[in-house]
Amino acid sequence: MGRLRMAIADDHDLFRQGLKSVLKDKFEVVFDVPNGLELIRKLEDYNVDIVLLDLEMPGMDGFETLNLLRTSHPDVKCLMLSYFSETDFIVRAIQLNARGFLPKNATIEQLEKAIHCVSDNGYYFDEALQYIVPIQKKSNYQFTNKETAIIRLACSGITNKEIASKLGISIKTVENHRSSIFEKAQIKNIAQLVLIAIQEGIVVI
Amino acid sequence: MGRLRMAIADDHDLFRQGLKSVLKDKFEVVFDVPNGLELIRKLEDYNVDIVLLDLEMPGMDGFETLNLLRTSHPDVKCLMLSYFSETDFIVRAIQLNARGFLPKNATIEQLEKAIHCVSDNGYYFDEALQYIVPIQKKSNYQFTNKETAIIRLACSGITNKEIASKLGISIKTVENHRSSIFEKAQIKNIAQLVLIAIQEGIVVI
DNA sequence: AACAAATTAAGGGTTTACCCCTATTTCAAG
DNA sequence: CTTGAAATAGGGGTAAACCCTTAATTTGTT
Repeated sequence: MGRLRMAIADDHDLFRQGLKSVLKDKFEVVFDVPNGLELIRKLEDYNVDIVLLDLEMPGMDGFETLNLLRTSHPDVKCLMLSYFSETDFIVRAIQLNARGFLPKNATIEQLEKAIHCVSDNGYYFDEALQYIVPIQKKSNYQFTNKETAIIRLACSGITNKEIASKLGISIKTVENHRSSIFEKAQIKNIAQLVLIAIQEGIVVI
Repeated sequence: MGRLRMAIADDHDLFRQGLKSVLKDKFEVVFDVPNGLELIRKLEDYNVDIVLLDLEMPGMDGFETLNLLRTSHPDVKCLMLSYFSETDFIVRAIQLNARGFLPKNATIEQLEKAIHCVSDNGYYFDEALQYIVPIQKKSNYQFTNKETAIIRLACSGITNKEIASKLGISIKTVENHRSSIFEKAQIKNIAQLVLIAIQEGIVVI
């Protein structure tokens, strides 16, 4: 198999160049860019396997970039780099489909390990965070597929009528599903549903 | 322009009195209180620009106080003081709309600098954290204080009737505010409002 | 003092959300 | 082959949300 094709997105020139020279022996660094916009633009022209993506960037930060990449290049695996290891950050990155998270004070060995983990279609997160990932998966509520679909649509702010037309079912059916949803989640209205859907990772913002 | 109007909330009498005497030459210390409850009560009667808020207080701590202030007095700028500089603390404080964070072993010069930074509608955080703050990007919408309060309550899932009763105003007034909110945000219903409120950092989950 | 913005409130209207209920079909698991 | 969950749909109702208009009062700023 050929060498892994990498891209680097980081606003700090020194760090980016250093990273590039460290990696160039073992991987093929296809390109490096100082921000998320450039990254997305270059991904149109170049094929890469893994992106090393800085979380803290001016303008469009790592989160925004991740979010856009989910739709524009869902096959590209993102390994996030950050000065901080705040749980919040990491959870958010996971929600946005990051494949790994590495603090910037990590060693070269850790970085290489992380890259290989991610490459094998897997994930790489800090040991201390291993237990977070399953938490994200198992929801506190067992919603059916239809219910989940309706939750997503309802949380986008469209009416039951529009949901019904979009799914090709009756308004009454939508209302029934929603009743089940509310009962399962023990809530009473859409505002609360949006909050829960976000917490459960059903809806990502 | 007149002198900055300050308030101090700290449970340690000595520290509070010392702070007051240090500040009284350059700022107008409107009042000082030993806890968060007293702070909120006094803010009903007095107008202040900046509150120096201790994080570690018995009963209602700085975080809780911050959270309540977001709804009751969102215009009051809070400069947090703490014995500890844990990143967790600072990030949480930022999420709760604190305008600055200062360890209690800071110098008078640093405090004055922090107060002036905060006063100029800005923020003051440790150098290491400067670049985190932009993540809390300033709101894309100019909501008034009342509007912000109503957004928070509406997003918690309570009805307009309940909001009205909680704020001691008419349902019609609440509806009017909501109309203005929807117009400003160019949205049509509560589901979208919850999403925007979270994105804008008005609501924290 | 004059003006703009914010806050307050109400009247009167339509639409949607939300909550009961019953009932059929489908489909997978025991 | 039966049992139960899921998905479908409707009837009928109340409460709430949402939208429009007008208007007085308060508040802050030139």
